[in-house]
Amino acid sequence: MCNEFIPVSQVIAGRIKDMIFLEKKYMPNDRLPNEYDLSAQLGVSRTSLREAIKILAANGILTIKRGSGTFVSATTDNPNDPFGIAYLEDKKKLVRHWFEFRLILEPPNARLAANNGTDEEIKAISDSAVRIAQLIKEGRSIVEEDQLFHAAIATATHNDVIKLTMPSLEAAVSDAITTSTKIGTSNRSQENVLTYHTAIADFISLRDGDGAEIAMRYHIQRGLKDLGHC
Amino acid sequence: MCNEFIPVSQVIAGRIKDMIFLEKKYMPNDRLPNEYDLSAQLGVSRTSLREAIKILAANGILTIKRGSGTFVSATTDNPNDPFGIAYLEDKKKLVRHWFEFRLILEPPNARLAANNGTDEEIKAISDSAVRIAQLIKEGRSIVEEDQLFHAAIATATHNDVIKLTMPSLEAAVSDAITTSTKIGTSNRSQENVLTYHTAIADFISLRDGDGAEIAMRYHIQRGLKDLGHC
DNA sequence: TGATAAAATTGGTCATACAACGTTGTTTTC
DNA sequence: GAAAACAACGTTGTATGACCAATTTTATCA
Repeated sequence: MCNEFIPVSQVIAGRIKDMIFLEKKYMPNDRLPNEYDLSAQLGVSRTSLREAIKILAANGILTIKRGSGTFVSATTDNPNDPFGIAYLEDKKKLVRHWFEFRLILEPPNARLAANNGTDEEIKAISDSAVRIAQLIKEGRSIVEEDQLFHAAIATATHNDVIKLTMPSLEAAVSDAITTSTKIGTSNRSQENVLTYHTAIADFISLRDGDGAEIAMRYHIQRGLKDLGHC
Repeated sequence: MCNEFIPVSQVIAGRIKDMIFLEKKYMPNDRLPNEYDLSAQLGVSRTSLREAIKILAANGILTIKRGSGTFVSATTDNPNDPFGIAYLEDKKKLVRHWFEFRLILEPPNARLAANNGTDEEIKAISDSAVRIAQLIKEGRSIVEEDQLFHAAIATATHNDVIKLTMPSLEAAVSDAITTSTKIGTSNRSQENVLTYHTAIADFISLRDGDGAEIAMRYHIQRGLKDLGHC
């Protein structure tokens, strides 16, 4: 059955979205017709049109300026791709940038984890390091567990922004990572992970912020080298 | 001056969001009062309330069922809030974490900008610093231009992950920033911005990575301190 | 020519009425 | 007595008209 009911406001929101992204009738920074004209043109009441506009404004597609008009936003960001990474073509470059970004952020993270983490959270980090060692011994993939290892550190920082950012970013870049590291799952990087993960986990367990920061820096620098881009 | 106009629909949307995530007055899957009662309770017209509801529904926070009622969404997956920050209770804590995060990331950013930025990009940074000084002189809000300043630096790093992360994160946290603290209204933080922005821009223009990094560190540390005074 | 004021334009809010849909309770029917 | 059909009620959806507030444009005057 096609019993699905779709409110006019939602239909109109879709129509306007199509006019912007499909028909390209209105380009970024263009001004839409005023609400009276546009509602008449679309054959709906001004009330319904306004609700549609509110929906699109909430999605960042439209920008409302009182007394001036309603405009197509300059930055048309996709809700499903908050970082806009889908539009980046050079994936190898993206992965390099991703490691550079982590090289800045993760060593201080390790220090924060050593300083702020609870005993439980730090135990989770150590456990993850042990599991990774086991996976390497079995010759299995460590990609998932490696992400969990770094996520556990992010949690132990007790900083909500870090905790929420890293996994989200990782998910956004994961496509680029997997496609570009298909070649590079060499023994060397396995060795890198095995060595430094245990070292990082130990330093954090000992509450040694300096050691954890340095170990993490070397770990990521090593990962950057293994990519073969440097 | 606080000449900024905020539509009632937007204010009401914030109020309802607070009732859900802060006061926990309505839990997931709970039904809100009907539009007549709720609009009377909030002291606004039903039209404005409906527009607020449309905004929240577009953000995935509310689910509307015609003939039945309006409910708090069960799904924890908010398309418009990829970081799930809306669920954090303590907004002040979030802002502090946001500054701590920037304290880690932005000083190296300033260094990268000094090293990698093109002359054009660096000129954009200087221009933004000049515009901010002008805005302060005129007593106007610098929030937008301040974001542009930091975005210009992120662009000059020539690191796509940084460039795409910072504005997106800033947008996600902006609600917490604006609601919990009035950044940019106190004279002390204005002074802070005026002093350090020009210093940072100058260091970057001189290609002095060390200076830029240190100036940025002091700038953000100062911002962190100013949070306690507002 | 430039500044000032009036007018037009445009989004914001409100009040009211009715329509469409879902739920719930009642009645009818077997 | 149980199931189906019906009716009443509550809720969201849509429409209309009026007026308010901010902005831009135009007209006016010195």
